[in-house]
Amino acid sequence: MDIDELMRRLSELYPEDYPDGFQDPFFVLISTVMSHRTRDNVTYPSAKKLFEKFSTAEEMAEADVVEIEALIRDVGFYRVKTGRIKEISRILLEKHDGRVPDDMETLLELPGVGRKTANCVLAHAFLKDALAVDTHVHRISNRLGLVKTKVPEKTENELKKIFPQRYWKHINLLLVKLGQNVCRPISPRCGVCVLNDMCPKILL
DNA sequence: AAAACGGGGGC
DNA sequence: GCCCCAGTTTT
Repeated sequence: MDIDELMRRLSELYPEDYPDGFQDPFFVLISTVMSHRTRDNVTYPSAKKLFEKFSTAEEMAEADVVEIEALIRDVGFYRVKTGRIKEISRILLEKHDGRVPDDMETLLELPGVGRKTANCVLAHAFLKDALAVDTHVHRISNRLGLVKTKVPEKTENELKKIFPQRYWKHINLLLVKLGQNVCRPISPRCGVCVLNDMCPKILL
């Protein structure tokens, strides 16, 4: 498998860098928590709407729960997520001077933040060499024959052996886009996939 | 290891 | 109308 060629094709297909707002670690953190089990095209507009009203941990901690719930009602689990957003904001203010932590261990202490979310924050907000494995990354890696495990943490380590370190932070966003539009969970559109000729199409 | 949380979008 | 989906926490 020619990894450089694979990344070249995906970068050419999805050339845009991080979405607007991703220069703010707090936006990356909250929008990623909102994204759990929810499609990107629903999550992102909802997160932007939320941040038009409340854009800092302090404003979010002060905000009325009902008002936040109303703003993010489009995403799934919105009541649970509102509680997490409030609690995360409170903890950031109380323990971290209102800032988003930039290390895995501290991020994992926040409610609603697991390894995938923490890696997204490290990669997208702090531009660290983190590799976030979600269902898209996992599924596509399996179809490409790059990994053969169901354990996300194993997938992360396997991919880190295969991909040069400079690519790690870009893998999640690129494969999520491919996973939504082309390499879908059910009935993937292999005919229009830029990776078609290098894909063994395992476990379609 | 499996259930629970939940509303939008594709078909 | 039915079924699936950018995970994490709890049982």
